[in-house]
Amino acid sequence: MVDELSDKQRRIVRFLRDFIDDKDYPPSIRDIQQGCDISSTSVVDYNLKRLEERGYIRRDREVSRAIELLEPSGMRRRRVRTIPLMGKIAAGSPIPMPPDTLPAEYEQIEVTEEQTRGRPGAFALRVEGTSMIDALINDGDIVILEPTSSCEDGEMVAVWLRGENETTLKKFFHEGDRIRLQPMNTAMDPIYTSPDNVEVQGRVLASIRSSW
Amino acid sequence: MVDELSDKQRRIVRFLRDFIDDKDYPPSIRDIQQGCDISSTSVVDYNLKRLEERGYIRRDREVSRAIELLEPSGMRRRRVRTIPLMGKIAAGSPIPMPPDTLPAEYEQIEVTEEQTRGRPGAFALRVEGTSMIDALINDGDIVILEPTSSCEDGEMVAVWLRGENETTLKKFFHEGDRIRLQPMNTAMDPIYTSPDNVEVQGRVLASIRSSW
DNA sequence: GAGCACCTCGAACATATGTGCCGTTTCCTT
DNA sequence: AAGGAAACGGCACATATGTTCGAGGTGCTC
Repeated sequence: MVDELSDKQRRIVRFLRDFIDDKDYPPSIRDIQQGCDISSTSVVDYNLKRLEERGYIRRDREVSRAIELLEPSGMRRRRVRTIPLMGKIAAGSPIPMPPDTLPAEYEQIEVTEEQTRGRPGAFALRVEGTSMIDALINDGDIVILEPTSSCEDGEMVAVWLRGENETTLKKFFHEGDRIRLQPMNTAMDPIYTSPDNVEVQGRVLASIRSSW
Repeated sequence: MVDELSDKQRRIVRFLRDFIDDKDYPPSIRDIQQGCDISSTSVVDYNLKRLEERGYIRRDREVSRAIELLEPSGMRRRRVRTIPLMGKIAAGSPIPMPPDTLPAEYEQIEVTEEQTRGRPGAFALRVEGTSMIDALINDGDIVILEPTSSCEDGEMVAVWLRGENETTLKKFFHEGDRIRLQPMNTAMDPIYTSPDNVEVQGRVLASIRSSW
């Protein structure tokens, strides 16, 4: 009784998930009523209140369809963020940085807050090539970055090489008065260049496997 | 004019994204009106119609808050599915299979349809150990599987070893009258066992990097 | 059986919310 | 400057939708 849901409540939770997955917006109480074969809206309301008490959902009162599906106890549903997929890296063109970002200009992908680490302005790039294979990032995968123009030694960053006019994903090291850009692929050699030639564009926060 | 959005429309798209990210349900027309400093609901409606014409959103008529955010042209927003994270693999207990799955019993994670490959019943497991490191799957990562009780040689599957009473993630091969379970880690040796001892539980569809 | 917690009904109500109408303004073309 | 399409404003209307409430069940304990 403490943490058991009634059969009806299970059905509601399942219906909520399916409905939201399908339509991208939550159902109204009457949608639930029909979808779960419930006789009265007040019964739906009653059970929604129980579900809210137990932390399965969250509702905004007086607002239609304002049902947010959570998960019980500590296992909170992961918050999803939408960030722009701003192009490819290791391609020959610099990445336009967030200040220039226009909404709806890029494909948007959804990632968990865990992946963006809550950083504002996070964006994504699709990786071309296998230079990061030792970091478990393969050709076609997506990396999530936060915009930055500076970084510490050893951080994995996207840098624009002015001279070569290309953007690349490497580990960054100061080496005397030069910069060493280290691929995470033992089969590849590091790039040595001068600080003038490199412009740090973003720090890698996470990666998403999409190649398979 | 063919594909340019007005400033107001950009603001609306951005507002939609922010609102949905924040609340998990879409805004009403009047929410948009306020959030974007628009003078009249009909102006919002007007611009939503333009956005719908251009494929930025999809609306269900007469239904409140029924705005679904798409992406322009070919770059359709990825559909998100919610699947249960049913435990850890390489842990000592078998995985309860989907028939037993009760809604709201497990943590749910959101993945793209691309990752589930549209397979029904897909579920997720958290990987423990580095036996799949050569497949770019590390300790702590999540794998997405489809339930199955049989598989082809060379497929990556979750198998339950009856004798050992444990579940493990391996590549599967028939080898004469025995089964070879091959870790994707050159430092580890394959397991040879009899067909009686293995029960295939799921085929790996994709993986999610979550360790970092 | 009384008491009580939990659940169900059905209907009415209040308001949240999408839509239509029509005149006005803005902006561009000729 | 004239004309027209595109965009805006304001308002009222219809309905979609959450909420309430009293009455009625059910199942349990004492």
